[in-house]
Amino acid sequence: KVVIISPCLYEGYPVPVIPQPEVLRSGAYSPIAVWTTASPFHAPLPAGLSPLSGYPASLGRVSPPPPSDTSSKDHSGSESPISDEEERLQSKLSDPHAIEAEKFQCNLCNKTYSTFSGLGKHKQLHCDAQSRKSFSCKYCDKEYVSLGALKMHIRTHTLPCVCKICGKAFSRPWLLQGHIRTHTGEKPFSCSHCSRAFADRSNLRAHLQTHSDVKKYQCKSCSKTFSRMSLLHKHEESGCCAAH
DNA sequence: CTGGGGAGGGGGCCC
DNA sequence: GGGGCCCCCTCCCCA
Repeated sequence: KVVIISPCLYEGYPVPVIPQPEVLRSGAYSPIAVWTTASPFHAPLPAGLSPLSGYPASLGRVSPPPPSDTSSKDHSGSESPISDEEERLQSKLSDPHAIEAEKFQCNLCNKTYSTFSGLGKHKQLHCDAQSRKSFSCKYCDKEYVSLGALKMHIRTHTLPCVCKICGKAFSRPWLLQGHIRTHTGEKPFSCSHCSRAFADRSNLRAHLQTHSDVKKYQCKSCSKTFSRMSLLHKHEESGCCAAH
């Protein structure tokens, strides 16, 4: 029996711990200064909240570098056969018609978008940020060009979505929803090949790989293939590639 | 050591 | 501009 509990029923949801509107009023402050302790506009943290201590190590961690000189997201460039999903991704990236349909191009990185707003958001979040970062997180050293992007990032520190069952906190409502399924046992994502079901779509996707004859991730040294990149990494770290 | 499930995070896109 | 959703990814744990 599955009981679906809306996260909105939780008292502590969501309670964003972000500066008050007057602190964020545009034009009245230096964006960087807002997030520095030296700022006269600095919003004091709630009692008991100490962002610089007591956080899990994962919160402040810097994303680890890619395991190799190839980007972690650019693992499709192998000679291995391409799955349906991968093919869809490939076509998305390389279909000349798709590119042709995207008329708005970033003048900084040449990435193209089908809508002007899409290009605008890209520039706001990324390319402009490379040259004109303004909003610094006071909890870590990350910088963002827009207040919206910074606010989204701050949630990973403040963790405003709290599970009332166990008290665990999350940065976004949908993460809390997924967590609540671990309490309710709800598993809405079913495998079409077997009877298994999963609470998380990503885990179903990983499971589907186990049904596939074609493993997406191949060891460059021994050509052995794996269903997950993490398994390939473990394989490489265990010594297969030690010779090179 | 390997394979797979569970849980969770970050960023992008769409509405 | 913000929320919801999606995709990709990582880490941990266990058989």
